Amino acid sequence: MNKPRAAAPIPPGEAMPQERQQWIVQRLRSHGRVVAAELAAEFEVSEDSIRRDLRELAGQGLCKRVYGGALPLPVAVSPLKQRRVEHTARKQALARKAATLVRQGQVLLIDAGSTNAAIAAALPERCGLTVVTNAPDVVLALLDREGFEIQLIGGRVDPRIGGAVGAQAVKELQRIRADLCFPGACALDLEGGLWGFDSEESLFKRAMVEVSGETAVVVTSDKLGTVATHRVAGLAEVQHLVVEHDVDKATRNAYAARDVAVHRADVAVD
Amino acid sequence: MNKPRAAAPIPPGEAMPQERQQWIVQRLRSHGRVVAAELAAEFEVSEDSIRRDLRELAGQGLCKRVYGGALPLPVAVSPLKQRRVEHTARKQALARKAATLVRQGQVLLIDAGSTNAAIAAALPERCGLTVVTNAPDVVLALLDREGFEIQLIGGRVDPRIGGAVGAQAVKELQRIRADLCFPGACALDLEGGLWGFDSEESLFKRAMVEVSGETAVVVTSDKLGTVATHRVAGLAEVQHLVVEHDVDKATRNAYAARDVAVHRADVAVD
DNA sequence: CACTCATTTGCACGTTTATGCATGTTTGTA
DNA sequence: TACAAACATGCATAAACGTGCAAATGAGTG
Repeated sequence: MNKPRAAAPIPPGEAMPQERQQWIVQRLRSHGRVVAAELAAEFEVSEDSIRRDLRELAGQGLCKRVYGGALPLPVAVSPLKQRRVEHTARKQALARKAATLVRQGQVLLIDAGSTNAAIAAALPERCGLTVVTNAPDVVLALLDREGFEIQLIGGRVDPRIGGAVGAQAVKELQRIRADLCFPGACALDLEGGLWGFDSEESLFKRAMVEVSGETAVVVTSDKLGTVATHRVAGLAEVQHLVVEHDVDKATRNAYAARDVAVHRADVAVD
Repeated sequence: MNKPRAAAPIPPGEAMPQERQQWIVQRLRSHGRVVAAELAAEFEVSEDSIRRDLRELAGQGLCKRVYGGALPLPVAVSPLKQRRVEHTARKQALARKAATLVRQGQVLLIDAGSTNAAIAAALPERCGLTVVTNAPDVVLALLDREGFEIQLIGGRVDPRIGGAVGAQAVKELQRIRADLCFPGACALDLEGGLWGFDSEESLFKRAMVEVSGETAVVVTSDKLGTVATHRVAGLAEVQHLVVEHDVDKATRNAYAARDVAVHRADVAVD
């Protein structure tokens, strides 16, 4: 699989140590992770030097070292909306993996929800992406960044959901054709597929799936194997499943056996 | 590998120290880095001289010295993010005064902009208010609170404005009837009335005024008495004007003489 | 012209930094 | 539990660095 290669050009053959560290930080932002061996090859230095760089960057609080490379630290959030961000690190790890499903120039459909806001924040900049969403927090995650076409779906906003749902929102949605959609998952199981808690909400998610070429379900582990009240879509309509690192292989294989491409996120760092 | 040699001409063999430093700065901008050894070869001086130059430039804050050469120091932050945290205390004082214009059970129309987000945050809870807005940050300011009916206006989001504008947004807006609207003001003067910077933005504000029973203009002092490029509405269509505490009485009376109710905010406390 | 003063430059010296390799240890996975 | 990959650490080397000093240059002055 090719790297999207966002804004960052190719690192030059000869790079000064500090310059190299800048490149690493940039790559952390655009790719969500770095692998020591890859960096060593690209900069044409030994892995020892790369490790030294990562150690220094981690000391400055610019990344978190992990076995094999490094990950970006969870970005600081404003204290006002801190309540809404639980499990930030885990969701960012999920989001980074989900962002790798995206291709240049695609039209994305992103649902409301904190996990989906994290996905929006993890999307590569300047790739000609169009993001259609009913969620204000998804828009805000994109506003500070560059190179996105943003289309907002209007309608009555349900405060429990944090986005527009209802008849008007569905009607607006049906004028859209998207390449890939991320319907927020309330629950997911092998037999029933994707579920939602609320009637209006589920109808909106259902519409999302219908107007999208592909559907990617991104779930935290606590939602796997559970059911809810309103059915959204069967597994046959789901092409991608992004799960956390701690999901066991048996579960992953079970979904893979139903023709769902399972993507496993990296370990989360706090 | 050949040097791209972008805009900068070839450094001549004989160059005065200051001249040399200018070239170095130019090269920093175009190449993003300079290597001491390369510079020494091109200017045909010793690396010691180049190092002296770099030391001086770094002292003037024109570059950052690194082992092997120098790098340009990072500049600029996102203008929108910056705008959002400017003059918070003053805007809160304005917003509190603006919130006193609201009556129970009204339908409010709130534009995008940091001042308007502050107004939303200052609205009284549980008064049966309906808030219609095209701005995600206004919605977020209301989501954590209770007793609001929120209606989101969709459409293409302009990142500079931070809200939906354009034909679709205007069309959605025209299905609404509001009691009071708060169009974000880019400029306000006695003759021309209310102005906006952008064409699409101004058309949307214009539509806001047309579907609202009353219009309230809330402005920070720096926008008073100035004009912009696109006209939104004349003073005859503006019923309320909320200004900061430091606006002089003559100005307030001038607006009052044109049948605009002028409301003066309390002093801001930082 | 002789002299001074300021500036710039290159060189020699000792110091700091970056790097790769060898060592033994830790970590993730089967 | 076993094993390989990734890791930390110490060490040697080479490059880059800072500092002090002397030579060269040029402008101003008696």
